[in-house]
This record gives sequence, C-alpha cells and structure tokens, in this order.
Amino acid sequence: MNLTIDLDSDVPIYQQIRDRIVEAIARGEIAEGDPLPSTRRLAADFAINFHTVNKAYDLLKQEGVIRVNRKSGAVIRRDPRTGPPDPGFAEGWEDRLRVLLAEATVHGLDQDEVVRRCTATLSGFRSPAERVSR
Amino acid sequence: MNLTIDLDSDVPIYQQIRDRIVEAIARGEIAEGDPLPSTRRLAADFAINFHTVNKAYDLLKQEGVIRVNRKSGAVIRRDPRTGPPDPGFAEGWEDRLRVLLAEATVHGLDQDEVVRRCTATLSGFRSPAERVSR
Amino acid sequence: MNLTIDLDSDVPIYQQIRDRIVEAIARGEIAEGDPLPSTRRLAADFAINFHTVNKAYDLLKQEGVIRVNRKSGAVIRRDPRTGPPDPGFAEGWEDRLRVLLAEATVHGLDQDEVVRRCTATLSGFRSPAERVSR
Amino acid sequence: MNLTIDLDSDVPIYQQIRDRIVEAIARGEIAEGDPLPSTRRLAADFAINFHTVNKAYDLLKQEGVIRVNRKSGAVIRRDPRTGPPDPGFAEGWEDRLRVLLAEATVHGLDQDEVVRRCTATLSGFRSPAERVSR
DNA sequence: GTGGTCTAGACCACA
DNA sequence: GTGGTCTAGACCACC
Repeated sequence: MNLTIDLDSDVPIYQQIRDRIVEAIARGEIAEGDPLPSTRRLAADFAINFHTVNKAYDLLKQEGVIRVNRKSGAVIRRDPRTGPPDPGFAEGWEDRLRVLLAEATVHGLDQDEVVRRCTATLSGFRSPAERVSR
Repeated sequence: MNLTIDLDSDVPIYQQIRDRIVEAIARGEIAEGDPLPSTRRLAADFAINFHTVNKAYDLLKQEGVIRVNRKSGAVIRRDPRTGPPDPGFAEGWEDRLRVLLAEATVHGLDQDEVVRRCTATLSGFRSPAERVSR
Repeated sequence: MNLTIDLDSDVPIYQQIRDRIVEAIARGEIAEGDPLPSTRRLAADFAINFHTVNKAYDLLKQEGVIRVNRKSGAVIRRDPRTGPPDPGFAEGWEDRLRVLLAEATVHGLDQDEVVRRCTATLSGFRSPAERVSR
Repeated sequence: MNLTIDLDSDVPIYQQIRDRIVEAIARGEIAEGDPLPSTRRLAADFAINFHTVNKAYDLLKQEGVIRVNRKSGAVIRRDPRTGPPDPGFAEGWEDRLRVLLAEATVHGLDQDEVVRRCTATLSGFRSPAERVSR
C-alpha cells in the first residue's frame, strides 16, 4: 500500500489519509482482514503528528470501514459481500454526487464525458461481485 | 428559484449556498443573465448574516459562475455553450470524483447502480447541447 | 472619438470613462481645445445615468485634464507643451507603476518583455514633442 | 520584511498589504517557501483587524502567490523561475499598463522619462533569470 | 437601492 | 499555536 498525501492541500490531512485508504480498498489493494500500518508508523512515514493519523483511523472506524483491535491494530472490517449497502450511507453520498455533477455541468463538461470519466474511474475499482470471484 | 440550506449541517453555510446555486444552474432553473437575489435580501430570507451570503457570491464570482454588477447585483455569467470546458477545472474535480466513487464501492454499492445514479442525476440537468436546442 | 466601456467590469463606470478619455488624449485623438461630448449625450450613448458621466468629468477637471465651460461644455485643457509635468503627479503614479511592475515580475514576466510592452504601448501615444510638430 | 501601510489612503488596507507583499517578493526580499507573518500577528502589528489581513492573504492565495498551510501559516508559493508566465495574467495587466502610461503622457511626462522610470523600478527587482544565477 | 470595506468578538477545526 | 467560519453593526462607494 503506497499512500501519498499533500501537506499543503486545503483538504485536511486526516481526511486525505482516510480518502487514500478508502481508495486503496476500492482498488482491491487491501481487503477484509488486512492490517493497516500502525498510527505511529504512518505518522513517522509522513512526518506528521500521530494524532492526525489517529483521527483518520477514528473516522474510518466510525464509518464502519475498519475495526481497531488492541493487539493487532487496525484491520479492514467491512466486506461488501456481507450484505446490502449501508443503510443511511446513500443520502449524504447522493447529495455530494449531485453537487459534483452539477459543477461539471456548469463548467461545460459534456454529460457523455462525465459518464465516461465515472466508468473509467470505476473500472479501476473492484466491484463486490468481482471480489467474490477472485 | 427555491434554495434551501441547513444551518445545522457541518457544511459551511456559504458553501451550501454556493452548491445550491450551482445545482440550480445545472438544472437550468436559472440561466445566463438571470439575476441572483441581493446579498442582503438572501441573508434576510435565510435569517443569516449578509457577510455569509457575500462569501458565497465571492466564491461563485471567483469560480467564474456569476458576475457582480454594481447596480443590478449578481447575475449568472457562464453559459457552458459558449465554449469548451474550463481548462484546469477537471483536475481537482476528478480527484473528488475518485474519492466519491471509491466510497460507494467500499460501502457496497454495485458499479451498475453507481452509474445508474450518475445518469439519473445528470438527466435532471440540462446539458450544453440541450440548452442550445431549447 | 470612440469610447467603449464595460458595464460588468469591476472598474467603476465613471473611472472607465475617465480612463478612456485619458487614453484618447494620449493617442492624440483629441487635443487642446477640442470639445468633449455633453454629459447627457454620453450618458444616452452608454445608457447610463448622466450623473455617472458627470462624476467622470469632475474627476478629469480635478486632475487638470479638462476645463468645463458653462456654454461650450467640457473641453480639453492641458497641453503638455505648456510646461513641465504636474508637480505632485509623479508620487502616486510611481507607486502604482511599482505595484504594476512588481506584479508582472511575480507572475513571471521577463523584464525585457515588460519593457517591450511599455514601449509598444507608448509608441501608440503621441509624446508632447510630437504633438508640437503636428 | 518591513511592510508599511497607510490607514488614511483611499486604497483599501487589504489591497495595500497585498501590494506590499507582491513588491517584497519582486524585490527578492522574500522567496519561495518563506513564511509570512500569521494573520493575527500582522493585524496586531498594524493595529488593524485580523479579518482585513485575512482578506489580503485570501487575495494572494487566489492569485497563486502564496499557499496557506494549516500549521505553518502562509508561505510564498510561486517562483517565477518554475515556468512560463501565468497564462491569462497579461490581459488585465496590459489594460492597467495602458491607462497608467496614458496618464503619464497626458500629464507631460516624456516617453524617454517614462521608460527610464520603468527600467529603474525593474532594476530594483530580481528577474527570474537573476534569481537562478544567484 | 446595490455591493464593498472595516471593525469586533465569538467559536470551531486542524495540527 | 494556526486559519476558518459566523455574527453584528458601522460607514462608504457606486449608480
């Protein structure tokens, strides 16, 4: 797993860590049960405060993406096979999607182009079904 | 134009205002040249401070979405028909799209379902081509 | 004399009128004694309030560029031949020049390029000496 | 870095702050990566409100001159060496240059004198090339 | 009437 | 410690 963050971005660092991990899971680079680096280790790699990493892990835990074990550290928890999509997840997600697509429209991106980019991005991810068959 | 904002959201109010306006433009409810409510008026409607609306309009102005005329207030500026998509717009946008789609994947949304929601949302918008033919 | 103003610019209209007139004088299109259009006429041409034109003329009068005659309206007053540069003009002007050149430098314009653009712009103007010989 | 502002000027304070910082960068007094004083600190130094400094920094950020880091505050971002001049920068800049030079002409400044002052001012700045060789 | 500027003070998020 | 957000109220510039 190779995470890169931008200390100068206006996206909070803890958010970037969380985003990168979510992306890595989506790409199938880490899967259920796989361990995440320890907070101190990750903090040292990025030369940031380990509290920041902690906050990212907290966020992931709260989102149900990882579970934190006292001895084995953080491991990926959710496997999409285990059931239907999270209830309550869709609302906020759709809101953000709507804003994002509206922006693209307003800035002149053609609808076909938008859909193309969506599918292109998704093709880099593993859908739940694919993961089962792997 | 009927904007609704949520004062209790963790999304900054000025950002919500900006998002709602971008969506309204994408839906074609307001078009090039249409005036936006005055900052003080909108602030009164939402029962918020006019500086907050000011910040939202500033953001939109900076994004090239509106222009502010001393006498007639803010009016919609950009019409996606008038040219190619904004150069430099796609970068940050794709990053956000990737994160959003990764989240959906991790939370178990099927890829087809994701694409379906994207197209459904887009169908509520007016693509540049449609606007020409209207 | 063909003035064009942009009602949507963030530069105040009265300032634009003043700027365009100053430029026209610099280019030699209007010279000492030449009359300016009446405020009401100019206001009608631009479809703006005549008070705005009034303000522009006031500014020009205050700067010593025109004189206003009750019956013949506004006429160009200053002829650079009549003497040395205005005392007191240079200070504010140099300040603005310094800021403008600093901006160019910071945004990566080469010094030679900057000088080239200055001379190119000046070549479109008539220096005082040239005006004498015309 | 020694900034001076004039509270009685008709130039907005936030604009003056922005101008002084741009000049300081042009002179090479502050360079890429150098930190700017914190908004509240600078505000205290000038005995003004920190929001005013905030606005100046916002403007600089928007112009791409600085970047704002959550922890270390604002630092100079752009180094003109790193690439060609900003595309799209020249337009508004040339307009302002034209007005400024027209004023000089109208007020009787000789063209040679104008060029002399431009080059004199520029000689106080570090051109991109000079910075490389330093 | 409109937006723009500045002040003042509060609270929160980030690191 | 830093910047970001929101509120509140004043005054000014423009049209």
